[in-house]
Amino acid sequence: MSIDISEITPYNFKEVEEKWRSFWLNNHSFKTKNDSSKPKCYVLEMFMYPSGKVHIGHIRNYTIGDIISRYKMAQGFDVLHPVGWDAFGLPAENAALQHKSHPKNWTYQNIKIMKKQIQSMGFSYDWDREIATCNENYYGLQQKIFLKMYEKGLIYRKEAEVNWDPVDNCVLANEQVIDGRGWRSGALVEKKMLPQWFFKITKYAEELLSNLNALNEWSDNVKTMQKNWIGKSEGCSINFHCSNGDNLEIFSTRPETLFGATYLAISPEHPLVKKISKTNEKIQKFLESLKIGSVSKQILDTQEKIGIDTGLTAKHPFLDKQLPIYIANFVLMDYGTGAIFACPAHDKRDYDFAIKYKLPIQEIITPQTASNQLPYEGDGWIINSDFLNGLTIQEARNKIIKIVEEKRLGTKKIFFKLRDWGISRQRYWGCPIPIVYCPKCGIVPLKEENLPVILPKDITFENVGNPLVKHLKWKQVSCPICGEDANRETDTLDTFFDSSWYFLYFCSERNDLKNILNKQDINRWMPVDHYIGGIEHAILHLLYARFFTKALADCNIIDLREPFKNLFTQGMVCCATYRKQNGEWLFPNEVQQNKEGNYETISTKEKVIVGHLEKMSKSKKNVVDPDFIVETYGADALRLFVVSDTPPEKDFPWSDEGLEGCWKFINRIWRMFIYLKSKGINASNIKMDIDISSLNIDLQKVYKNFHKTIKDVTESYENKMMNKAVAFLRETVNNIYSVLEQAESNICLFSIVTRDFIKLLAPITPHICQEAWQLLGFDKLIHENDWPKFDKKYLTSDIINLPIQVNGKLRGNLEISPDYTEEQIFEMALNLSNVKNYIGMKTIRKKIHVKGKIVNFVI
RNA sequence: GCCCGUGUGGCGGAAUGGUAGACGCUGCAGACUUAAAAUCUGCUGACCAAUCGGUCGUGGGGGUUCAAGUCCCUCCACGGGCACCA
Repeated sequence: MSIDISEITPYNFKEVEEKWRSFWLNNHSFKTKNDSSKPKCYVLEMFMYPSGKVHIGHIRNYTIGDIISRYKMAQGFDVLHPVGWDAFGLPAENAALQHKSHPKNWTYQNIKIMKKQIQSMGFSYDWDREIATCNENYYGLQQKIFLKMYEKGLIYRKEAEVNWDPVDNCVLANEQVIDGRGWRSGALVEKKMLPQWFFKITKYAEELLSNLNALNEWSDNVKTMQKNWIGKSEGCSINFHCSNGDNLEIFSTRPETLFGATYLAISPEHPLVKKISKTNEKIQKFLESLKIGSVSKQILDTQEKIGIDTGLTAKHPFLDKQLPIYIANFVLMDYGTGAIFACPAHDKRDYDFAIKYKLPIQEIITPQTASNQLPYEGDGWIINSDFLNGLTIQEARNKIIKIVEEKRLGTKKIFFKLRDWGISRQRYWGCPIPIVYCPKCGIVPLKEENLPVILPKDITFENVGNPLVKHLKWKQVSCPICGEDANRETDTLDTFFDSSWYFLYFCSERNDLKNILNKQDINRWMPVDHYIGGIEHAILHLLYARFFTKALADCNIIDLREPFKNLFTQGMVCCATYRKQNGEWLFPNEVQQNKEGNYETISTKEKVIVGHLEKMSKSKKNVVDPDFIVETYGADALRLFVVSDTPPEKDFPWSDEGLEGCWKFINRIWRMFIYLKSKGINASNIKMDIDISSLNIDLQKVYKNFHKTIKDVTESYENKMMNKAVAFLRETVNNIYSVLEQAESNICLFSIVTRDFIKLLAPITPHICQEAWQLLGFDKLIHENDWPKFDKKYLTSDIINLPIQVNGKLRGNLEISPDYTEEQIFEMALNLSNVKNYIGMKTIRKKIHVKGKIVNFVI
């Protein structure tokens, strides 16, 4: 009975996807096995903020993770693939205010909606381990961790600056300050000092930096970003004697330029400035001028260097020379010692400042090449520098540090840009800090039996500020030490705190985590083998999580120091933008192309400007709704599309045609499966491996190519090059189609190829593959089956195509057996008419033969 | 300014130093159809050539090599991060 492939009923993706989605969920098909007889693989995508709707960028992120997870499952790994919600944070409070709802309700409502969207994609999550950080179990445990770290001295309290709204009388988050004004009151925001909690991340600066080298599965750009952020500089401090009798300590990474110093510069916030400004009106005026917001901002933007002479001088440590001391706006108090010596001949900033204030310039480095342009910042030899003369820069640096230390003028020093992490937030919707303030005992950490400190639900956002401050019933407690009346800390923790250890929580079953993290589980699963997320977290989240891991190790809670073995940062999903000439954004369906090929609005025929591809965003009206896509084309088509064509680390250009193409491909393989089934292709017809010599040449070729496909696709998954895996799989489908009419007479061969093809494709489009798997009578679930293996013997061929070049240019091809001798190959190659024509009467100077690769004649 | 990326057809992109453009999108043609859609099959870097074939071609210039998209030097453009960090 013949079946026409074009007559096959279209693939009913809705029915099939719904069937398997429910099956997987109801049967907990992806529940973590925790089978220690197998090697483990922890696949994690950065968890989601429950903002309200899933974005197509999430879909791409999670599809990449899911492909890895399913691929590893099929490879026989024991996979942990959890999912959760980064559920605390400011937007919930904003929404509460706007919609008169409660942050908790808003958050859980959003989680409910987004969970449904995520589940519609058929991701292989272990939903039994799902967690939201606003869950009491989670943040209760977090409070215990806080206390351990406090005990260990890793958390401390000090005064720090906050954004203060003087009208609403409350602290504002940075995102609530718009153009220097409070978002609600519109009042000019002030800086105010408040006591706050800090994390001693700087204690780990050196380790955070040096460990980066060992993270060889992280991309260089992320490592560089972290490196710059940590900002280590090595140098030397030098003490100067000030004319007022004070000692002034400066820091320099280039102490070898000391003999070129012509002035010193100190930060406007330097203690010395405070001291001398009391009696100096000019300096007071100068400092006032720096404080005026708009002016100082302008100076910052233009990088204009301004300063003022203090009238003080300092003695050069090696020369009989007094150097003037300036206050300069480009010297930062929170870096180094807040004071520098300036060498204008060899530093751009020092030079600009010296020119402006007519300060002397002393050259001390002679360039290696003829160039006398100042400032000179390149390599060279030291001159005019007494005992350093004639040395290279590096030699001079070593020597002067040695001498400075010998003469006790200063010491070798290392500074970091990294600052301690402020973790207090004057907010309701966060993890309460488990501390009380007792008038008698002072700062009192709570005891374990007092935990968890639960956020009170009965609060109101009608008043400004943090509602916890006004919730007296919650706030007032008795001191755990003396029993007197005390107050709770009303600040909550930064949400980055919540996300710094969630990957550890996932290692255990939820119900096992009442007490503290389970070391055994963590040792089983950590480090995360594949961590996938956006590049926007390259610095903060990833640095905090690395720090947290080290801190927990030092508290003896866990045994590892680096949490993420392989980090993968995927690109953004972008889409074309359209706007009217007045700048108003337009939806794609408001735009059409006219006869001349120009774009115009459909309604008013106004001219439309087609913009660049930009990250999808609501404001630019270039978003695509994942729900609509799943409805219209199915989850498999969407999954396939977001990893097709573009390498996952690059920005992905959304196009409706591309999506349509993926949908067609899904239908194409469906027709193939149905056609093959009708020809008797199924599990029971797989007898054994086939003797390919009995096949005709076309089938031999298809079979051999298929082994190559297994190799290529496997390597592509291994290297997260899903776009290549898709390309190879498409090629395979084309190959199978070309011999489809021979299926009936080669049932065993086609059964084997179809079986393995389904396995190879399943990580990307699991629903259709699972359905075909069942339809063709294979047992178990597709992800539980062994990954196909290729046979090396099929990768080599009896006949190869050998390109023949003359002077490196292709002039012909030989279709030959690779067993010929070099001499025979040269002879055959020279007999090719085209090659003959090229060489003509010329002498061959050299013959090159790379076995199986190429022949090249040099004439 | 400093650091890190990236430049390949109309487009997204392939290519252990060894046939540049796999695979897909778009476009063109053929088959099927009363017709259209869908589907199946071809072709699709530019220029020249009826054909065989040839010339050019991976941001620009130079170099190494029998052979360069790939390695080295240099310049240009774009994207990202940090930004007065002594």
